[in-house]
Amino acid sequence: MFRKIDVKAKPAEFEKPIRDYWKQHNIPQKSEDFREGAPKFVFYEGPPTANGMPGIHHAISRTLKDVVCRYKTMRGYQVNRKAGWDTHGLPVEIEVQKQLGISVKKEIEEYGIEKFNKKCRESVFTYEKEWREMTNLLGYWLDLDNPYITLTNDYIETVWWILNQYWKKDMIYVDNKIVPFCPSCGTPLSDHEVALGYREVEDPSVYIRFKVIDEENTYFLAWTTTPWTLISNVALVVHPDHDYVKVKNGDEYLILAKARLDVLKEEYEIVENYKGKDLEYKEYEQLFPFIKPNEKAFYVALGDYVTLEDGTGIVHTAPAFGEEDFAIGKEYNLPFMRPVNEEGKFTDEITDWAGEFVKDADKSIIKDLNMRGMLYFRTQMKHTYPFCWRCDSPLIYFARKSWYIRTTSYKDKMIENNKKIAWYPPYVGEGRFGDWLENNVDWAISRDRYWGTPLNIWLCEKCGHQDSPGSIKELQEKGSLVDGTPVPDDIELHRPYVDDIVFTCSECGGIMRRTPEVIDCWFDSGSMPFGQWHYPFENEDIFDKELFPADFIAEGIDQTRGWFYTMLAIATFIKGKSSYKSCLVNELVLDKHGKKMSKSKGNAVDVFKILDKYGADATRWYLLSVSPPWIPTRFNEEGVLEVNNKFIGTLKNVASFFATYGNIDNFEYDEYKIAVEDRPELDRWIISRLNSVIKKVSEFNEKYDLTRAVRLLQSFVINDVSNWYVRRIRKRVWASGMEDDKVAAYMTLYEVLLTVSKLCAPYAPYISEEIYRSFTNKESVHLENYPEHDEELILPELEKEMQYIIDIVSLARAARNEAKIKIRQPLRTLYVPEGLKDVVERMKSLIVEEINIHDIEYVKDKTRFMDYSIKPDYKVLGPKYGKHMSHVAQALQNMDANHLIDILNKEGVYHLDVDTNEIKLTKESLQIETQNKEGFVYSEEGDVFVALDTRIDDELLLEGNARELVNKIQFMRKEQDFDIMDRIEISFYTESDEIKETFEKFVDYIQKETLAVEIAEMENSDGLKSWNVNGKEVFLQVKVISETPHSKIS
RNA sequence: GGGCUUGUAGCUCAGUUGGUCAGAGCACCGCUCUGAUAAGGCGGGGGUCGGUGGUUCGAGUCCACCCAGGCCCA
Repeated sequence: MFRKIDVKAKPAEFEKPIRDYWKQHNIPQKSEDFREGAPKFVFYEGPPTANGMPGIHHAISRTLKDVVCRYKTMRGYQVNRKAGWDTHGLPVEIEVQKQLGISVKKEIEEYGIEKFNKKCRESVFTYEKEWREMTNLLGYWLDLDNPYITLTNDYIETVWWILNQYWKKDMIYVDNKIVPFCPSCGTPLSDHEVALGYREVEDPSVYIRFKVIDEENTYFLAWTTTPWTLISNVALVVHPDHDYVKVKNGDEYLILAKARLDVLKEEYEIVENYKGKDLEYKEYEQLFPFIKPNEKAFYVALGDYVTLEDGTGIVHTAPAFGEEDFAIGKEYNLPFMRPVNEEGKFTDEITDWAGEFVKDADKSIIKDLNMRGMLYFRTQMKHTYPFCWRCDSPLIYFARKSWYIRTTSYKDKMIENNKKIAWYPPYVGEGRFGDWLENNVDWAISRDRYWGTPLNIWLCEKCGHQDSPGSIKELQEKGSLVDGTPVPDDIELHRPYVDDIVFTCSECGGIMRRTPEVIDCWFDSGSMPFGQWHYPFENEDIFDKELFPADFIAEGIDQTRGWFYTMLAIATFIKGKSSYKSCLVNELVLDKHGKKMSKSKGNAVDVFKILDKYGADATRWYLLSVSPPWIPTRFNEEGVLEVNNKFIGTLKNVASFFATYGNIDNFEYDEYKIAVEDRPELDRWIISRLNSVIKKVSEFNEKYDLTRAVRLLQSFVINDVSNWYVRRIRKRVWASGMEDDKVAAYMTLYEVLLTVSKLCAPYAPYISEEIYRSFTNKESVHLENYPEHDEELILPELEKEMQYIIDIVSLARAARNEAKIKIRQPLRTLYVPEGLKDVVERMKSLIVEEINIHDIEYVKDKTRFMDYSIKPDYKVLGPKYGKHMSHVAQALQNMDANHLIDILNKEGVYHLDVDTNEIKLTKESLQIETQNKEGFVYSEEGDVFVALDTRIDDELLLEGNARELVNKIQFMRKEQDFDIMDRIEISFYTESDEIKETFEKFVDYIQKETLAVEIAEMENSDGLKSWNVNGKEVFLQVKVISETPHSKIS
């Protein structure tokens, strides 16, 4: 017995019992265990943060990961799937701050770091339930019960070990870093936060004179929108290759870019031309002499970043307040002046504005410059400027101390390793990621925050000596708690606990304390290959053999500079190679208008709703098939519905069809044996198609081209299996008894469906499992091997021939349609080409049934039905005759096509004169097409054509009536919800002699088709239902007379 | 502003190395089949292949520029 597949169940109801079964029988674990000892396929899960809700965009990469892991498992590898959680970082802190209603760092410290971090720890898993649920519903098998978690001591210990490796090799240093800073919150913002707060505002746009030294009455004209930074000016920057000029403007001389002369207010006269590089090191007078620098300053430097879009082509530079400025400052060794405190106020050195918020000082600084005659011109200008998303104050860019890793020192090695990674699609690795690596800068790894892996570097208060523990043991050996007690084994490796540990300086005996920063959480996730196994403290022996590197990872493209980079950077340093061999990249999921989904826009798709409404199989299949994952997917809910109706629904129904009839006949696959070559051609055809599909799907899978794989499978199931094979075997299945013909159909369909269940298992794990388990007594399709194709069963010739049959049927239906004769009306003869006689004779029954005709005849000369028309084959003639082609086409159009074809058939070649060229025409150089001759219903495609005899004689008419009656009776059976096997009694009444005659002549046929045991003519229409049968009125009634569930009428 | 990427029917997508009425599915309209099907079949309407220029006998396809969406970076 085959378990019936419930085709009516809602997707969510359909999938739940399967999920329960997996859980009960521990199938996910078994799918790892049953490959014990097999070669490993190493997969790494990129850790999500569980403090936000999972969305549909998470579903895409989870689907990809799951599909590949399932596929590789079925291919014979052991695939371990350890889950992971990213738990540190600013987003967590921000969530907690929101909860607590505080926004400033000072408030966190007042609240208490211990309490604050405790809150963070709790909030990290706020949405873990939802993540588990989504993962579970989606069918993503992941070991969520043994995940790696970046906040555990083991994990942190590994991160410390890695950082310590860098430190020991002198790869870590301290420098300034320009960060976007909110002076009101007193905190730097992450790039992500900055992006939240861009707004268009008006700012002053000022043109300033800088007095050139040693040149009378001459000034550089520079431009800025942040006047307050002028106080810290140390240099002017020009583009080395742009043209600059000195002009006489009124009674003074100004230097600026030639392309920006239109900013000048008055008439001017060019007195000298320069290239930017000619100006290098030219000195000017300090604008605000508050601070005396100890390095050489106040001269012109060169920078490629200077543009001629706005300003004067001369950029004022203050290294503490801009990233480009900072870089130039380093390059030229310019003094570093930062007379601004962490509240964004000028320090005491700046006597005139001490204590004033820098942005507020803009006005009076401009005024001061104006009074001193240094202001050339001021105006207001609209531009986008970042604001704090929390408190709405304008951000300032600002130098702060930061710890760096010298990644640039092994940049070449990273580039080399990247070339060995197989990227899908390749352009991400070559282009986007490759370019990014080329422009690698040292990694700023410290964050002035609270909730994160504490930076494991201790500094001596007295002599500045550094030390770094690389393990808990080392921490215990080197340090002790402030009160002198030893560091406990279970010390929590977070702030504030580690802050309480002090070392004694080995150099001067002073007290060493931990530097207060925490580590960038990207360093955490990038350490994941090591951290998840607590390497090297555990698993060291098997690490390089079994756990590293990953064969495969898959995440969103936004990880290019994130996880993809940190995974490469850390592993290259620690192991000398990348931590992943291949990487499948997915783009984001957009709404159906191609816009980014966001909560605030309200266009975000609720993944739970989708899973509930359509099920995981349809959702996964949709995401895979709609477009290749690496181009942005426009999520269209109707598309998911379509997958459900068409693909999933069809597959379920085919399986249900098989189970229904297989059970009626008590079919058991193992009880029969008919070799494929002994089965009817239709069966051999579908098996050939199946093997062709296995071959192609495997090829696609190996290339991670999952989109093509599912599209091919979908088309196979819908077109080949359902619309052709099953449709054509129904008569065989309805037959009584268990003749070989029927058994072969059952065997074939069984084999096809079982194989399809395995082929689809990685993509649609639920329906595949259901079919597999309905068909076998085995435990799970996910413990199977992926099907391998059998080259001997692929019969290209048969596939081509079947295509002829399919084309004939399609054309004949079109012909019927054109003749306006419906299919229920039988016709006498269909004409097909002589050349196909062999094929058609072999598969005649397929056509006869489908088209409802009595006979097929073969004709040699199709010109009986059609005319030829000809066109040049451009691909052949084009290269030869080039620009004469349009004239060739014209000449051909004017010829008698039938005549030309005649000559070509006889002589093989025809000479044509065009533009004094002699054109040699052969059949190969022409595209020959055909058109209907009047009076025939005729259609053609490729080598195939059909013609239909549309005459209906009396016998055909009655036969048509009979089919019509059967149709009505079947409809009534269905309407009254009779069982398929119910036998019935038919009552009819009609005044039409033609219908009466039909009943008489076709009584057997009608009885057989409708399982009627009796047909009775009534004296009137009382209680009967009226029907129109080919224009005649008939009254009908059907009743069940007995129920015979498991046998058919004979 | 820079890099990458996408733009083909109302919607979602195919369109191989340039080769001639530009395709599929959905949706819409007409007809039709059906005791597995929420399906299927036949036909119809619907496209200046984002725009402009160029190369070529010939461009959705190659080149340049521009416009729009997306991602990343400034």
